Amino acid sequence: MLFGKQKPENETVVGLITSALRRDIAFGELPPDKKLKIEELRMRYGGSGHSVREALTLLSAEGLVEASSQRGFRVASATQEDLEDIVRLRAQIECMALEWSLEHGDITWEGRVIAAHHSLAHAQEQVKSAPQDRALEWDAAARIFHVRLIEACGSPRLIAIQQKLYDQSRRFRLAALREGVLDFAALKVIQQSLTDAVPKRDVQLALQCLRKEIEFDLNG
Amino acid sequence: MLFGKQKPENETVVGLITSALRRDIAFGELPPDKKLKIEELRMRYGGSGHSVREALTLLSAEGLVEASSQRGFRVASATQEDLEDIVRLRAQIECMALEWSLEHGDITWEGRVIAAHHSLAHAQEQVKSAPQDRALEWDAAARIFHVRLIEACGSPRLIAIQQKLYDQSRRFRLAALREGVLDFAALKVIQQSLTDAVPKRDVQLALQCLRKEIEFDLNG
DNA sequence: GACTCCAAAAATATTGAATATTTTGTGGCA
DNA sequence: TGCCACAAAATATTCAATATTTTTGGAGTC
Repeated sequence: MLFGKQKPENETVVGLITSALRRDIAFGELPPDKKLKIEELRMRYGGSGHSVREALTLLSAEGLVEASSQRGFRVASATQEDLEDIVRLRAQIECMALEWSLEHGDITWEGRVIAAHHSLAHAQEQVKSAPQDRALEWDAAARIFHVRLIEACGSPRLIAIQQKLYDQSRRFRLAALREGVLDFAALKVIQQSLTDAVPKRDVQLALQCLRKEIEFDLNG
Repeated sequence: MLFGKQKPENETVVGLITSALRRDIAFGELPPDKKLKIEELRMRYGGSGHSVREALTLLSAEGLVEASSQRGFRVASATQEDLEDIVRLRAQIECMALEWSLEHGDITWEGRVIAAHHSLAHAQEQVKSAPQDRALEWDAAARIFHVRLIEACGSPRLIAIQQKLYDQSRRFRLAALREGVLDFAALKVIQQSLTDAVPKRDVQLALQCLRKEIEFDLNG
């Protein structure tokens, strides 16, 4: 169980296109509500029409793309309302998962959380000075940190749900990064407290910190 | 907002195949772990290889089908472990949604819940005597009842999550029906209490009943 | 008898071109 | 302006063919 088989999406053409699309949507290169025409995407990512179409189908199930019958696909819209919905849900669901993780996680899990936090702290230091260049690493590190926090919850379906919600929230966070409205100092403090609470198994503190950290996406 | 546009899946070929597959998986005609070969499915449901494939992709995102890279698709397995995971998650998530519904739902929502319960009670009376013939109606009524309960929660994403989890749980409930191990009398009482609690806005009672009702799937 | 290695067979993944259907855009006409 | 018909664009679907990958069934070896 140490090396859980996480299927690498990069093996198949459809998987490659899906990953590329997910990234480009998250980083705003494909802005919200943009029409996604199969032909254009073929030019951009390669692959056949069918492969592109299947990737879009997949992403629409993840909520990153909206599919309207007979009228093709478009990038999911990203209104303030969407953001609030996502943040509210993430707060609830991720806290639930963290609570279960704190119940079931063993000592090696604590280690993985601390390691992930270490990487995240490092990446966050760097992204402060060079937002454009380091965004990718920071985003990846943050993602892994959140995955680690909940990966011991024991529910594969809960992990999958968190993953999807997280992917929906990335866009907003990365947009905030571009606009330079992120309070890195405060973020750092919260993440540190959160990580410290894990080995102490301080459920109350951990949940409170995680909720705050997630609600950082609401700007301010 | 009265008539929320729920896209009818039956418009497109892919949608038709998806619906048919979902139904056949739920009702056990395609048993857990069964290999799903494109060719066979084409013979059974019609449509081209691509349409079938896309339907399978969609269902794998819903958790009803498992896709392994380069090795095709199979019906998702349905172990006791799976059942427990699904029930546990549904209890948490559906209760959360119901709580929010009780906060935001207006008088017309209460009406829709009561109406759905009325239909469900009727279908449940009938399915008791003719499990095989009335399973479809009963299943549909139960589904609508649960949708109604949470539809006022105000979070489209939460509704989508519940839907997917519910679809994953249907298989187990319908299997229990076939085996005749369902305690309809107890179920009826709980559903009645649950419905009664809605207009009273008795959150505690409602959540407690809903949790019990969901945990009925654990057999016993 | 159990095992490894290899080629044939089966299944899956991917693509291209062609057709059908639907939506969208445009101009005439009342 | 509002409406209808028709053309153009986009999408949905299918068929047929090729490329990859996995599985299968021995042949030979220890």
